[in-house]
Amino acid sequence: MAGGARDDRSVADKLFAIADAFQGGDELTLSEVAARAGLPLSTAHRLLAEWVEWGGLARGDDGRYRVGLKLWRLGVRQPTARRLRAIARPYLEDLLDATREHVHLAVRDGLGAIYLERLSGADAVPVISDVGSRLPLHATGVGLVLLAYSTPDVFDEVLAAGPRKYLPNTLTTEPELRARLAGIRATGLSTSVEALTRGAFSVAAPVRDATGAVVAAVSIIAHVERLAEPQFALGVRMAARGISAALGWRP
Amino acid sequence: MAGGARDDRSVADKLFAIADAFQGGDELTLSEVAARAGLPLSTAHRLLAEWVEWGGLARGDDGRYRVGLKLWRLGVRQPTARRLRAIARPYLEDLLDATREHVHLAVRDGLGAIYLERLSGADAVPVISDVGSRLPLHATGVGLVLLAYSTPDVFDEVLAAGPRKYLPNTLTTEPELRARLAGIRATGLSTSVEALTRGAFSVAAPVRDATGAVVAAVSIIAHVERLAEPQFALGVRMAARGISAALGWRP
DNA sequence: GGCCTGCTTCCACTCAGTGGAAGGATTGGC
DNA sequence: GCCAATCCTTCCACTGAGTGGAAGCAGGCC
Repeated sequence: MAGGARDDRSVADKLFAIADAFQGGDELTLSEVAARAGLPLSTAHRLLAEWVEWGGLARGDDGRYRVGLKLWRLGVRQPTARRLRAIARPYLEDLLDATREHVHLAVRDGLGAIYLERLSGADAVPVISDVGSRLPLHATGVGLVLLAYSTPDVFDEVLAAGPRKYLPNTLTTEPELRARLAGIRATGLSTSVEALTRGAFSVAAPVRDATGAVVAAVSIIAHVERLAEPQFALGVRMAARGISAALGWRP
Repeated sequence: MAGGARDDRSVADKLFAIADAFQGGDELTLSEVAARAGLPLSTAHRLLAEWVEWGGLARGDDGRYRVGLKLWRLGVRQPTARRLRAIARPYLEDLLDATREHVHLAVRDGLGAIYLERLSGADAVPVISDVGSRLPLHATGVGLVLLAYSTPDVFDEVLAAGPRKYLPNTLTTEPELRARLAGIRATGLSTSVEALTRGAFSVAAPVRDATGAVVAAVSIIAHVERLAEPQFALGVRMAARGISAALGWRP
């Protein structure tokens, strides 16, 4: 239209698009933020100034922007993350001591698994899961557990979204996913080998709340050479049970 | 003006005022958010819907709003908090083991101390500091340490802001603050008795980065009856030194 | 059933927000 | 040291996004 191509997003959507640019945790220049948010430079500049003035973002001496302490302070007030992390911490530390690999706690958020906690041994296999990251349900151990205990419409949405095959072992078809989820429900445990990370396997188990609903999942991710070691399955199961008990679950 | 009293804040400011309403971590009704943000109901309703659509806030079945996982995920990407917390954790846990009281890590943010971490013993004295909370510099152990090593203009701003005397022992005048800060710089340690919390004393020490700049402070807060016990000062000093060394500081 | 409280939706009104362009600042190469 | 390239800052003519009071709806309580 006259005067230029006017973005039809609301001011709020533009502000949130800017925030989304920082989801990866990077420090970004003005141009990088504008590009990631799909905004003209001057619009990005003005809206970034608003974020900085509030404290949600900070701008360094080098001109680059980063997430500010205000967002950190708000984030730590998130009730689900706060409560689950606090309750789970001792169990996850025990599991770390027992395995010296990666230990995770995750919750479902739509079609993704959000990693609330990751504790890692010094020599753990390199993984892409990180605290705060969001990975697809179908391609992660915790995700498959969360999916196994969610409603059928979530399962349908995962299928409708066209699950991506990251590695040859990534499950993507309805029959193989159904079979796997049924197996998880039968055994209370998920074991995946090289579903998302080469050289790694994972074992995951559900965490229940006082009502018995599955509200999170615990997993370890370890070097695939250690697949036969029995303490992983036992440890994950025990940790998940402990956290569930602490949440009020009574089997 | 015609049509009603129109708020002169920008859309961004109104959105951030809504976010500020959740700083305490509460779950709030629409009316509560509107009141805290100083917004008409219909404006608050619309803008809250934008926050919820993005995922920064969530609305429960009971209609109440809370901080959403999106903000938690962004918050954990905050580089300063993330790095300091990760590096400090083992030292703070050692300090907790040694003292069984409250252990804190805080950074300065303007005229406030932001608590990045708090680990607490089961019988620790009740305190108001909490992870994510922001308390005045002059009235906290960590705050006095952070103030002692900041620039003169910060000190002037604290005085100009009219520091509040929470308890009889809270330092508020320039002479007493100057003397205390000089003592901290001389000894590298801050000891406060009942400055903000009845029945409690605190010991705090500075954390330095590779350049020697003070970037955080560690403290314990304990029952005032234990004031004479020597392990508090030693432990805080050692923990702060350890964290500083891990940050690259070389004395 | 009526009243009270809180929430949702509507819409006439208005100025906040827009983004291209110009100019400034910084950096790197020659 | 100069010039070019790149990025950032600021301006402003233009326009439709955002506003909030009021009416209606929903739920709870007496």
